[in-house]
Amino acid sequence: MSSRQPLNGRTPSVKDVAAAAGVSLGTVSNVMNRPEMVSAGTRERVERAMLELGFVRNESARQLRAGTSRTLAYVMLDGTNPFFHDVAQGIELAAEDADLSLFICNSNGRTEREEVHLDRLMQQRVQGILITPVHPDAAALDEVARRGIPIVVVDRTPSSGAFCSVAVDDVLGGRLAVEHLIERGHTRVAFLGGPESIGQVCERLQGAREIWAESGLPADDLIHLPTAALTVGEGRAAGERLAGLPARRRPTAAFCANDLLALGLLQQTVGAGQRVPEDLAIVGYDDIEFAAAAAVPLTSVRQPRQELGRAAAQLVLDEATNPQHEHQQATFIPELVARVSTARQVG
Amino acid sequence: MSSRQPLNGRTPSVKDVAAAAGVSLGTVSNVMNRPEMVSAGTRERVERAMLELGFVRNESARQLRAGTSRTLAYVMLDGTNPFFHDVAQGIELAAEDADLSLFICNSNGRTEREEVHLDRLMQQRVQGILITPVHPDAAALDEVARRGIPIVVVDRTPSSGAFCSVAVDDVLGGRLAVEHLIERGHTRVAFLGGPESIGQVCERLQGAREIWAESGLPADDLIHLPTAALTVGEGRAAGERLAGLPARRRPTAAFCANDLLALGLLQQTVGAGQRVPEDLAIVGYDDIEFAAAAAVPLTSVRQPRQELGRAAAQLVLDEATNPQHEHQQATFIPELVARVSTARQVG
DNA sequence: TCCTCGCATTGAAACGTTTGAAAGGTCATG
DNA sequence: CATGACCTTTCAAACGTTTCAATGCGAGGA
Repeated sequence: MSSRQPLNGRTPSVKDVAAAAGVSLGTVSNVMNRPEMVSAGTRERVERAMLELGFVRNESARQLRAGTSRTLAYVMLDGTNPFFHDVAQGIELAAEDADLSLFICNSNGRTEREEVHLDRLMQQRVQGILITPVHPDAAALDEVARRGIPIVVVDRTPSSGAFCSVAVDDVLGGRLAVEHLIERGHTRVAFLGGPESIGQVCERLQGAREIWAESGLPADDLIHLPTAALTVGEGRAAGERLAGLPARRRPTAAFCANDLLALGLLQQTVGAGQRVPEDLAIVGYDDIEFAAAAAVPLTSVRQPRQELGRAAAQLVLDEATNPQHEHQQATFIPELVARVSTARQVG
Repeated sequence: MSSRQPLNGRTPSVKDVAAAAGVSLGTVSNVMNRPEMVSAGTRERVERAMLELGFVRNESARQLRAGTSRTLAYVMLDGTNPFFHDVAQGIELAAEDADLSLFICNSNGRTEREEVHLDRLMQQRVQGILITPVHPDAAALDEVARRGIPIVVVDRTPSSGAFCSVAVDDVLGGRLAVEHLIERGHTRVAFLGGPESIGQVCERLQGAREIWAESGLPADDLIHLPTAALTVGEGRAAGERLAGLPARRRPTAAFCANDLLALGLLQQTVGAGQRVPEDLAIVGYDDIEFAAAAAVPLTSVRQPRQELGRAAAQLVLDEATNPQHEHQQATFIPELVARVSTARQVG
């Protein structure tokens, strides 16, 4: 299909293409970067030469000279949580529109990996960094910003205004979830979530408490069951503690700080022979794909995950290209998706 | 903490560090790359200068000159399937050991995105590419190999031996699943899976048929229910078809080509008021985290996902560094994990 | 004192691109 | 015929590193 010359092992460069097409090296570059200033005939000749030699532009050289990279990066917090992949998907779409590559890294909740990744990304001179950090106020983030690299914090709200962030209103999310349960007639509700070092957990709990108080229900009847992490296993463990409560203190509904907890709780509850929602109604948070697909489809608070990613990407691009960019904290509105796990009791 | 000079906006280069430390530019490079040939005093002086200026090595320049990059890439097939993230995790660990960065891309099952990604990665001159391709025999893969870039196909087996691959023995997996069901006394079993263009699906079915025949059961009693994709939704749909079969033809167990299908089937079955495993036993494939966490914990065929990723990374590194590398097709052994969804009936 | 050896440092040439100034060439105009 | 305007193409200087041959230097041996 192509008569490729070996060039004694080297991969072909613009110089080789130029020689093959009988033009200067600058013209080859023009064909790639400013084709409108090259005559049709020359352009075609050069393009054919590229094809025949199997030329692939050396991005390092391009970037070194041009001073600008064509990649964005997302440092995600937890690769095992589907939530972050939907966010990544949104970022990817925005990146695709802007004709940029997306470099996905995973810190796995370890500050140390996060720092390694940030360092590498700075070395790569990426156009911008999106990150869901282990700690929203980590010094490493300021370091990146200080170097002038656009950075946007995703799904967390840093206390300083040193960079942009996008997040979802978690207090509102908590209100929506518990309002829904109150409306369904529940008057004893458990909140599952922890550790409290995670801002989201606190805010969702805060929202829950607000609406609870506003509805005139006694504070003691909203029970906080702390968990050590937001995982399926912790959800199961919390379910056991719940089942162990004396009947008069046992809640009729649970609001979980995320869907993984909710799925664990659901599993434990059904496994113990209780029915959902008759014996225990459950609300999750995030509305991951598996929430709808659970054996009892899960009511959950949906966050606009893709939109979150997309907005973050747009902010980072604005910071990269717009000289009068101003940092902003974007907030999205969550939405309750009611399913069987909180279905209204008939009769 | 550091008295950083602005250098009128430029980010500092080795040259600046050299000036600040009062040494030549070559010495600075030596401090970074061959510290043993720099005297302790000089080294310390240079390191202090780096810190003070906030020097960050320009990776493009390094790579251009050195001709070697420090990154591996994984092009994953489907970001919504947790299976691939576990594979990615394994790759990441191996990359970490080799002190390389991992660049994760997602083709989302689209050939066109896959090609864009491969092209970009070749431009970046990554050290090697790991990929779970949309089609294991895509021309784009040969193109990469022809350019001399190490490439390893993950979880698929290409028919040509033009590159390495790692996969799991899917025929064996199919045998294990169905053997388990036969042992549990089932004599009418459904196989859910499709489309047949996916090699895995065919091989798992083949394994199922082999053991079925070897056990002397009539071929007609192993029923193939084709699905259009390996998703939760398709699993639900197949469940409805299953429920619609006349009682005498209805199987007592189902073997699903992956866990997403199995979860969908489980959901549909339980939702329709049937019990698992009493009315229908279910075996999935992949043993993703959500399998164990389902309302009825799912029996599944576990693939050594992390190990798969790790092995693939090692192969690609071998090809990149070992001159007498030979392509090989590594095969891993799957393992059945029995859970409640196929529990033995009491009495 | 002169030579040699070994070590630490320097200098300059690459790596493959982009870019803007300069140089050809063609053509219409004065 | 000379001039200038325009369009296309060439030229050469960057970009920030790494690398390796060359240099300088102090010590040890003759």
